[in-house]
Amino acid sequence: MTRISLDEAWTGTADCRNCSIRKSVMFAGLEETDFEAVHRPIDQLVHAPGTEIYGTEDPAHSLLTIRTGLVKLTQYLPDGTQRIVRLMRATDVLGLEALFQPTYQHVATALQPTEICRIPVETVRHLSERRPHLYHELMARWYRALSDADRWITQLSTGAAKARVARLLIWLAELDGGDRCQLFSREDLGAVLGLTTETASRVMAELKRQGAMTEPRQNEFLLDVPSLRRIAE
Amino acid sequence: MTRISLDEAWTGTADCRNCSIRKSVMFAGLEETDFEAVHRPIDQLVHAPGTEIYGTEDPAHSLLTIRTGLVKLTQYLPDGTQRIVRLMRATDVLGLEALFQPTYQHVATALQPTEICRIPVETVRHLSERRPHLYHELMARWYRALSDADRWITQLSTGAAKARVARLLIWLAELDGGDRCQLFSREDLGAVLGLTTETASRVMAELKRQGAMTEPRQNEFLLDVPSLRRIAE
DNA sequence: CGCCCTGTTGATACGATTCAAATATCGTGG
DNA sequence: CCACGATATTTGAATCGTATCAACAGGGCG
Repeated sequence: MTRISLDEAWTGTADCRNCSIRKSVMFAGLEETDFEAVHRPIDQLVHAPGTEIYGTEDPAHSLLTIRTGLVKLTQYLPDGTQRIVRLMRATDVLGLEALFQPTYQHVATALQPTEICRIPVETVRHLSERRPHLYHELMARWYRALSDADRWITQLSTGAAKARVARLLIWLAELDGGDRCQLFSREDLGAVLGLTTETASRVMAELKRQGAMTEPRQNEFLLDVPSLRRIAE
Repeated sequence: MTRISLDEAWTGTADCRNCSIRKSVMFAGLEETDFEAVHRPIDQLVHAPGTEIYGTEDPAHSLLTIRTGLVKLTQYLPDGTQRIVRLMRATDVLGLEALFQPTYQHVATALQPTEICRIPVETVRHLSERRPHLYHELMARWYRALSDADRWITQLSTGAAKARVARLLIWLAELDGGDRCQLFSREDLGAVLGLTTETASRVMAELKRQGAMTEPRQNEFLLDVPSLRRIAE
């Protein structure tokens, strides 16, 4: 906490009208005049990797749209083991549960430098009265989250460790639209797949040895997708 | 296919105005006059245990509300292993994805005798134009489904087999509001928890031996919740 | 330069899967 | 109502995979 940049930095009030990713975010389809109904400001924030964006005790006053970056959602078991239940990226919406309950359900932590817009729940409610279409946008987010959760269960929580890692790599590469992806710590890798850090590490080493992927640069993985698909079963 | 009851039986057209569970289902909050906007009939169906309600190839024309019974949603991996990703019961809505895509995402199968109402997507769309509040109801269903999915990941797909079984038993008992629950086949038990049939069977036997639960009647389990909580970690 | 954190690797123990066989249960037809 | 066959469940023994505990290597940061 001594040096330069804050862990969480406020970077201004969003100008939604001119948002660069507006077409893909929740407010797509709103008219110019609708923004007049937004009275409380929509803040823009930047979170450094490792920073907590919100925790399970925090009052859920806002929905958060990710502009850039990568965020993990973590849930804890009574005994302290943690499990990452979702990874979220640009245009995803964090904290949808704010529409239904007073606190968040996960711990949200930035894994990469992450820019977000913070939208007060009341603003969303207010806007959606004027524009029922916004409900459709919101539901689309729920839908996406649920599809991801299902995939998480079938693909990332089922079968042998090696197969799970392979499926995760393929998934991440898909999202980046190709055959390369970045990764996070081995600990997080384990927490995503329900494995120990050591097993995650061993499997990664083994996949490299098999030639199913290479790491041309530090934390930049080039996948041999067909091989990985075979391993993924 | 020789004797009495059909596997899937049409039991009439629903009279939503006088629905016995109307307060808890999706159409809560609609006015008498709203039902005039319902032109296509809302069918009522009964499914026998083991019957498929819909499959992944079926055109997703309808949302389905469960009136009574128990339904499993299954997803398959390329190699044929199946994983049950959700269990759904009275007042839950099946096939919400029909609002967004042309086919269903799961195979839905009745585990107990199950009564459902089949509501055409277009009816839902039509009604929600008149009553934006219906969107809120729908979102509440998405929310519930997503919370369940998260719990599925952290509690039923993480940790030792014994702990998972214990957590599932506690969950089922919670839903029935007490310390007793019914179960399904050992195979399905395994598919819920990501275990083999044999392991599921062994764990159940072991839990009985430990006295963490008893089976006073065939497929009726009486839980020692504190013991199970200890085992669940 | 040395410390701390992350990742890697090794040895061992434990737990789950696998394959196989025996037993119990259910539905069906005699 | 009972007997039969099909299906589900239980149990056993051997194998395989993952967790655990421990030690060590490398990189980044003070």
